[in-house]
Amino acid sequence: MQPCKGSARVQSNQFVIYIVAMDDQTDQTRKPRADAVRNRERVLEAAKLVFNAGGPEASLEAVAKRAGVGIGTLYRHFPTREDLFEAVYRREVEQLSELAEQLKSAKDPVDALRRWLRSGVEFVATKKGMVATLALAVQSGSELHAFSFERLTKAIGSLLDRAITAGAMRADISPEDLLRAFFGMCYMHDQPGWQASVLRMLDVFVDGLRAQPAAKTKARRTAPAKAPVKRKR
Amino acid sequence: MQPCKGSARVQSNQFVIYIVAMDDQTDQTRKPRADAVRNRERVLEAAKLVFNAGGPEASLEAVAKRAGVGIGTLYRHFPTREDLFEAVYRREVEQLSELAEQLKSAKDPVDALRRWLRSGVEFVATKKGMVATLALAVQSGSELHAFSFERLTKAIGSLLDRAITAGAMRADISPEDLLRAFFGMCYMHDQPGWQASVLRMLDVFVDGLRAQPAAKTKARRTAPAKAPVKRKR
DNA sequence: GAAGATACGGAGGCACCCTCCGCTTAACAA
DNA sequence: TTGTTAAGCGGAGGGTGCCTCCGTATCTTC
Repeated sequence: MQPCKGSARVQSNQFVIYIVAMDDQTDQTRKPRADAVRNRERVLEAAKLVFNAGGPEASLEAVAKRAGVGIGTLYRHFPTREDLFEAVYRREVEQLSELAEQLKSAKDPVDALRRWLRSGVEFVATKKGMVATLALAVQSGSELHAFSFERLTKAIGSLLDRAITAGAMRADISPEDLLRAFFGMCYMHDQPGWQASVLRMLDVFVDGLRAQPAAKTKARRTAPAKAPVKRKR
Repeated sequence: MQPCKGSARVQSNQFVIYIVAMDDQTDQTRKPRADAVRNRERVLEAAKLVFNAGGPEASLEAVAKRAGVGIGTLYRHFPTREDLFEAVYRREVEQLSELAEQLKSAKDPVDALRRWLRSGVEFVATKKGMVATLALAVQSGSELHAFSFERLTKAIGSLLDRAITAGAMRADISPEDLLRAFFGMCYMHDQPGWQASVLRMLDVFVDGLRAQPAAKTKARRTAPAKAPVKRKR
């Protein structure tokens, strides 16, 4: 919303403001314009429709048109495509986050993780634009798009930690790693059978995450480096 | 190159019989123009540079400019961006394919698969545009871009089959599944530590692929559904 | 009701995609 | 060599999308 772009917002405090400058006073008290609030909501609504249907590449001008606002208005409220994604899918990210919270009470911690991942697949299946949020959370690094990244990392991290402390899962995988792998698998949606394929692959993956029973730990985890990899090329 | 596109061309001639015969004859013998051959090569060379550096999104007009040809010439030789990718990375795909062949003589079939996947990561790391080839092979379905898809599927399939028949790997995963998962993981490159992350995840994944020792086989592998061979396509 | 802050919209500049077509040029035959 | 002609060339041009900028309209406040 950013009602007052300048002024590093000192927050509702009359005294300091008065002292510092007149300018701040108006910034503090003036409430956001009604049309601005309305338009922002319209754009969000339109973006949800357009992104869910058309995926992350959808035209922003189409969004603006659908919302019945000018392209300039869209850009004022959401300066980048990413901002818009984050706003549109914030709720979904929160839902995933809450789901992780709930799953922490499940008996089997490994299965809890698996179920969380499966839910993630469903989200992506329903909302084609969701994958862009994942992409941004994962690809843009933690600084930008902090919200989604943090929430998702935390969600996956809590499930991971629980499984690790229970001794059910190997300890050398970070939540970020897992998030990236998950996102990567979801990314190749769009072919016919993608959903089933991803679910199969996730099962394989979760199986791989289980703590090795030491019986068949053969050559793995002896050397974290990559000794036997390349060969000439 | 398509040297004789038409040939339904009735044109210039007096007898019907003449048409067919003459037509075929000239089509057969006329050799491709030297400038066409030269330009095609130039475009390929430029595309390799541009794609390796700029990734799959790079501008085709930049490629044309770098090659010193008009944009029309580029499009004539490679009607779609995908065609260009395939031509540029054909050799790389072949190399990966051959590597799979070599790895079939390794002792441990599971490890062979792992090594192949790791080599794939290296290819992607070196050539940023390579990921586009993977994307096309995986995403566009088997009909188009048949070359890369077939080669890669075959390569991964042969390694997979060997491991499965050796009883070292679960049998309910298809080469296509695996290829997609692999590509997906590679797709999220571009952050700092992506390569290490992907290698870790691939290890996890391959571990998950190992045949379950029946001790902890919980709900998995209820329906193998597909013979150990590749099936379909 | 007036003033001033705030938001609106869309024109316009840029980049890229891809097609189309008049001109050029290489291959071949005579 | 020269003429013929298909094949190839290049780039203008039309389309789409991104994003910015600024004159105008509207809202809030007094």
